[in-house]
Amino acid sequence: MKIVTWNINGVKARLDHALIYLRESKPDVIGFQEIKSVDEGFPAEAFEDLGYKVATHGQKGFNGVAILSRLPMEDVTRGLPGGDGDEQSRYMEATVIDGTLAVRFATLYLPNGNPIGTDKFTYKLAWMERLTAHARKLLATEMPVVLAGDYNVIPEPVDAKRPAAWTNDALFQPESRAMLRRIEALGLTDAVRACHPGPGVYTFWDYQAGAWQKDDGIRIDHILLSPQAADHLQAAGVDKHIRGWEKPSDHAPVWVELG
DNA sequence: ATGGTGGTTCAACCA
Repeated sequence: MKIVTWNINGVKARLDHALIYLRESKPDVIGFQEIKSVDEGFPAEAFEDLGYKVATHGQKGFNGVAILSRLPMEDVTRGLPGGDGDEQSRYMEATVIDGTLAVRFATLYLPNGNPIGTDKFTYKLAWMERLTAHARKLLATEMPVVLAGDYNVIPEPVDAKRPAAWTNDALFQPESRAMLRRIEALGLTDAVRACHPGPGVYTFWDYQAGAWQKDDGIRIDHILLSPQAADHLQAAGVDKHIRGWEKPSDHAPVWVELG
């Protein structure tokens, strides 16, 4: 089972890229973040024509996530539990089934949190607290769980070309990093890190200041696997070349193969 | 220290 996560930064602006990518990469399941569309505006038919079932959790203008699957997809749930009054569409789950392998798949768009010292950073940490609690519940089911998305957290200095440049950024704050470590310590495996222990693996390059041309990237899109999912880990990586296309998303797709 | 770019929606917000 090939699973992809991709922050496409606007599904309407990126529809051509998304369709080309799906044709070339042929994932069984893909989770999008930042679709920046309401459910009714999501171009589901274009994806259905490629054989995908489509489930969305949209929002006007900002945020928004979606799951596409060419495998049977069941039990779709929308929203991260514990968010009374949280209007932001950043999380959804579905069970995808490939023969005897049934995976609980989540696509998530963790709050950016900038600037630090504001309610945005507080919201980020609170959201991570909710994710921790929910991940604990998912792990207790002992089924294969895949938590994939834009975490907006740089885990370690090795995950940035210029770590010092991110010192005052919400993506690299000690609190953000500690919270991510706490989530992983529940028993989750960072699939890309497990397959690529060395430096230079990035998933995001800013549009500004020629970041892409300088390979001035950061690794903030992650696929975390429960022990039962990690048992099936075959390979993982970043489809970096998509970031080099014309008018790209600032994020590249990240994939994992479970066998 | 600032501004550099891009998407969505419509002057401003988010990243």
